[in-house]
Amino acid sequence: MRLSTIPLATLREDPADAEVPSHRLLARAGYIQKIAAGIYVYSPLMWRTLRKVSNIVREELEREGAHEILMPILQPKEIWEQSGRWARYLAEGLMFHMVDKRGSEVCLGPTHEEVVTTYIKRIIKSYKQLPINVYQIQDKFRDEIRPRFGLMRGREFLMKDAYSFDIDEAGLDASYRAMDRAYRRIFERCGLAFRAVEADSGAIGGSGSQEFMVLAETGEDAILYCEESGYAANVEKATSIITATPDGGAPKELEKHETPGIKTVDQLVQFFGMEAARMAKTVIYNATYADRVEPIAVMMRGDLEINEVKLCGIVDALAVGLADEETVKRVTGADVGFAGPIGLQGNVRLIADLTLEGATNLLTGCCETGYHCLNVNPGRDCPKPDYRDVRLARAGERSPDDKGALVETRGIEVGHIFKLGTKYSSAMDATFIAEDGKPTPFVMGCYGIGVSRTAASAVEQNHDDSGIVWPRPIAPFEVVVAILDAKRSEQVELGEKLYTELVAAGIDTCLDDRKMSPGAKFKDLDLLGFPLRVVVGRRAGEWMVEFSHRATGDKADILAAEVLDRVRT
RNA sequence: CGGGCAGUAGCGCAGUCUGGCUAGCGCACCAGCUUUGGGAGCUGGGGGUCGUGGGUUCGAAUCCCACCUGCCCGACCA
Repeated sequence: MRLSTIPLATLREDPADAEVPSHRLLARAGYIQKIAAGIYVYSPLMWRTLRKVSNIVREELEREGAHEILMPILQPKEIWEQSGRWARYLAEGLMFHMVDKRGSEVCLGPTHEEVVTTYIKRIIKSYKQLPINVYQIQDKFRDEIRPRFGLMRGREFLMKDAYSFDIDEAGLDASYRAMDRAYRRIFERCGLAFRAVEADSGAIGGSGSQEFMVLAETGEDAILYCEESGYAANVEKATSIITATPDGGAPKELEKHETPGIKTVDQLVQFFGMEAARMAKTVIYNATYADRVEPIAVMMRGDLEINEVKLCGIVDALAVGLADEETVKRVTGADVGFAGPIGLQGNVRLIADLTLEGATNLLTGCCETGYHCLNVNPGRDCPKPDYRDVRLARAGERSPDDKGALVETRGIEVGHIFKLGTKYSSAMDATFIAEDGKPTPFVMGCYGIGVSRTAASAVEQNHDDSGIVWPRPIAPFEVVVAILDAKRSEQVELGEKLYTELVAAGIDTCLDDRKMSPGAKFKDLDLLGFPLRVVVGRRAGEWMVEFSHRATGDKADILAAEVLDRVRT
């Protein structure tokens, strides 16, 4: 490819709306152009990189026996009603949807469980045809609440999604492990530093899941890991071992104390001179279900934090969030800041963290403005709460296997693998005839990779002050041959010759034959980030060129005849 | 959806507070001459519904109202 022939406009200044390096650099180097919020054109160079990522994905999935298909973007409401997700996705405002000429409702696919389940169930009738794993690489559409960071969170983005169908859980385990292997090879081949972590399965549902995180400062997810044991999890999911809750002693008589204006744990520590670990804060949440919103009271040790993702899973809600002031007043009968397990109105569900199980003589709110209670003993003074793990794990705490301390880092989620089980196959009546002759729902798994996000995260992880430094396997071109002065025939001739030879040798090469000043060309090529650069300049007459590596900046004048060898090593 | 901010040339911005003449600057673009190894110089040139609609006024980029779009901070996900 000749750079002079492609639409390419690099910007000298950073785009005003770009915050993270990948967005800033991809936009400035002309790889992407924004058409609307979260919607981008991929330039020829960007598309080459996306195709390279896609091809690595294809090779590694096919190696594990998956087969590529292409499913429709436009999907009918009916199949989403079968799975029960139409209302949910609409309610969450996640889905682009519209009404066609006939009045039928359709959506732009945010994911493809419904389509693939429909597809497979009509074809696969017998256990003898299983297992099956199909995948596609295609644009997905999600009406994100806040698109941001360029390709990191778009409303239309390129994604690989794979779906496995198995006879039973053991089969699913094998399919899941195959995808785990494939994913590790994929991200390794892309040249990325990543970590696989335990994850919450969220909106997709299912039993187990793992996320693949590219490590980057700007990552939107926090992850905790243990160097000693290899434990790694998204903070949403992470558990830890912490110091035991201090013993409260034998239950004492309940006391009510006037605490005017005292609302926070810190203030209570001051006021009562009692350590925060012996307090239980009670937080009122609203849990949203398909048909209702229900308040929930959650008790947590005063020095610890509530993990809302865990809470959402425990109460099996679509979403949970802090209750508004009005709800708090209604549920507790008191101002915000005085909620407690005692005196909750109506039948509010009470959940307490495991760290509070067996704790005695706690300090809590007592649902009365201006008062707190001492020596609260759950089960005696209030209904016995449902003890569950709702605690947010934190760096510095012990890994759940007790082999070391947890360390926090940030990551970009580029892949996610799920064991779905029979959630969709049961709901959509997708069955096969098992060996015993009975109709049996498929045991499914689903496996996603954000292809465009992977490319962006590669930039996030590989750049310097001058621009992008593409990992070689996914660079738009491995080598650029740059003609410095297009007016000098010996430079043009040598550049053309080298370009032709490299291409003929199967090296992924482009020719920078653009007419621009040498300084501008150097800056531009640094910004574009091709791994290897061959400059045909003033020594072209002696068949000498400059060979350099973008990543290290190492440069050497070499004979033109040596270029091919250098590129191959 | 809540809170904050912003829309002026392809990009980055000034001008708006305090209304006034032909709406400016840098980059990019076009032409010519010079230059030619780290974003080159000079000269000339093209490009604008000042987000949209309404209002106030002799006069609106500037003041008022509504709407649209985008950005940033919070609940989602590949």
